[in-house]
Amino acid sequence: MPATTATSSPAAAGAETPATRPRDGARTRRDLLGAAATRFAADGYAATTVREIANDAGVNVSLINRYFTSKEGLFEACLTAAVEQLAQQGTTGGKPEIAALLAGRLIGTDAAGHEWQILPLLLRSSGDDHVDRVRFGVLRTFSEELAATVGWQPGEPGGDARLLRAQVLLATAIGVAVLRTTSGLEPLASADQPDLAAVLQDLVDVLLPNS
Amino acid sequence: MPATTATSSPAAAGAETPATRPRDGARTRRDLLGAAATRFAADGYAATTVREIANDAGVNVSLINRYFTSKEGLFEACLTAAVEQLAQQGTTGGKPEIAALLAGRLIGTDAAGHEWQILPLLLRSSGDDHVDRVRFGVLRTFSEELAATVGWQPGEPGGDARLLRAQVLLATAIGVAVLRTTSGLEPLASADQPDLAAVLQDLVDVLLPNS
DNA sequence: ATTATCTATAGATCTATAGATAATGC
DNA sequence: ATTATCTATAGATCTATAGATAATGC
Repeated sequence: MPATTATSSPAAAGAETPATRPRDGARTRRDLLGAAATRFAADGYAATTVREIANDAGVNVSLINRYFTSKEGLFEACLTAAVEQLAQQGTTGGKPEIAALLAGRLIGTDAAGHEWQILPLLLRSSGDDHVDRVRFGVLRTFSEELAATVGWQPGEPGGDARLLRAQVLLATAIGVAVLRTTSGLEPLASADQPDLAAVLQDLVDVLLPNS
Repeated sequence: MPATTATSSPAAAGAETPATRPRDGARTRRDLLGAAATRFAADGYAATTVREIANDAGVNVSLINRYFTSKEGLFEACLTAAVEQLAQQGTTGGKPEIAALLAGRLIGTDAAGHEWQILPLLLRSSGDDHVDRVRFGVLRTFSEELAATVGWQPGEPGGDARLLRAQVLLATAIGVAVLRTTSGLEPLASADQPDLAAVLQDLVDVLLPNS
């Protein structure tokens, strides 16, 4: 039932057979990445078929293998693309903004209109060892950055307790993101950014205590 | 890679062909339920095959259809069995015990030695409408029971904010449970019951405020 | 000439079922 | 006689690839 709408493509209107899509490799790659991230985040790796992704993107299935080698390659590309986007747009900022920032990413589209699927993606395992190592690395980095905003440092004595709390905060954000998109549980599913930010602010105060 | 060990069966030792399993319908049903709950909780619905479940349980595949009609029927049986177990063993108790209780269930095996897989199961969608409605009902009931421990009542004016917080607490528990089992993120993955309970206690104080 | 797109299909699953086999209970 | 277990297989996917077609760029 999820959006059959293509990420942006010409949409193969109503008439004639669409024949062949305009030749644009870069755009095809982008469209596939966008459609794949949305599907993988919403339905998980195993439940998503490459044919669904290709249809969403308005692209022939075989192009997935051309541009990403395999389904696993496409999943890994989704992860790394999300990480790059994360790095570019300022990872966490400072502690004061974390709650609002996480809340924005839970919405799926943040204040600047960018799509965020990294949180639910981080919960999705592909079953492939290499890909899951990449996923693990992102989780670790992300949680360490959260802890670092309140002065945590690697190897710091007694630092595990602080890192644990940062990881629980990350787990909360991920859990909320997935429940919102896969369960329709109200009022959680429809809560807006300010409502979520208010709750998350209290959690940040408890889970990222100032040293 | 998950446990190839059968939930409890005779284990088809080393010698001869195991021939036929001793005739015991009730036990076969139990073994299948146990193996299925573990697999579904760990890997998700789509990534789990009925053959894996049958192997884990030490049972012939076709018996899944005999006792549960279909893979979806088995998944639904896992959900309802987990709910019954929840109802029997005291759902939430009072607010003071909630943190310790949730922490116990995150461990997988609680103080009494019972296996708990309800939390990760609640995140897993089967894609079937009927089954997902059951799952949704469990999520709603569970979050309402959490909110009720601090006096929330259905329809109460302004009660949505309280229910929202209870649902965020549930999302946290689910997120932690899944991250622990699917990512190996440390120190979260190896944290013991007291460590988790300490963090959850602070969250309960914030997310379930006394009226 | 290069290369993006598409067609057709091989090969590998995976679920569900029809029906055979054999153990239990009356 | 009943019914739990097992064998064999049909039918439906799903991923990946070989190779044809056709648009772009020099």
